[in-house]
Amino acid sequence: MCGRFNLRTNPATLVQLFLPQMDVGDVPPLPPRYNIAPTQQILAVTGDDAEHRSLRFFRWGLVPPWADSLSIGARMINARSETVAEKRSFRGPFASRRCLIPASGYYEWQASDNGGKQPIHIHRDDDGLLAMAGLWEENRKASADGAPVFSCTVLTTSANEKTAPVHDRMPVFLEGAGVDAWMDPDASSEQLQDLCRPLADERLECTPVSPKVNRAGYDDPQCIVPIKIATQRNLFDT
DNA sequence: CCAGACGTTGTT
DNA sequence: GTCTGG
DNA sequence: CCAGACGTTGTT
DNA sequence: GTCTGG
Repeated sequence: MCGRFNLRTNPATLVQLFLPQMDVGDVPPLPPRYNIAPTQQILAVTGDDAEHRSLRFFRWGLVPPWADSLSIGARMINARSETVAEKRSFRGPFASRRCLIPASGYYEWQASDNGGKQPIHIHRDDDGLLAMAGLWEENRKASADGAPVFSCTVLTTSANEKTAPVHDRMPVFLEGAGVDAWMDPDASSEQLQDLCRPLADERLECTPVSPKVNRAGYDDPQCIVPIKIATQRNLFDT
């Protein structure tokens, strides 16, 4: 799944990959984020085609139009791609409110024998920018001040060979022609479903990182620094 | 008809 | 809002 | 996803 | 244990 991620890029890269018609100067500065958590405002790319894209903030955790509390969104941070066309809260957004959520990497917590959890940073082998498949929604009942709330969710699919040892689910990542295909308003449900496959095995690397990343408020470069793991074996060997 | 859910993950 | 369960 | 709270009354 | 907040 995807319950925490990072975004370490600059406006030029973002524009080059996902917003070709946008002037780099019109993109706000992008301070690097190392620990992005649910309920926070996250950047997403919307717009039907490459000529009409925009970059907007959404609350992470989809809040359906009927919800009268933002807390509903905390349990809607992901949507299973296999069932997204049928689920009541997701099928509307799936049909007409798809988006791209840029990410440089995401985190999984690998369960260990002793009951502990080791955080793993999963990122491209070249550390390049990724695009997660997302859906967005608008709600006019949930905010305290009555202002409309725009929120989003990240689609998931089965893990690939690289990530399966860590966790059995992963975000849907779009690449190449899949990016425009995902954003095409005329795409059929079947075509969209076809895009929701695990990323090619060779693209991703899994790197153990410090449990400092556990704390959502710890937004620091330390979150992605690789660490050595003291395994059962090397504890006895040394 | 009305009431109640509407979601995913991991764990038991 | 819309669907499922009773 | 993980961390941290989880409650009310009366008094200051 | 379960929910809320980040």
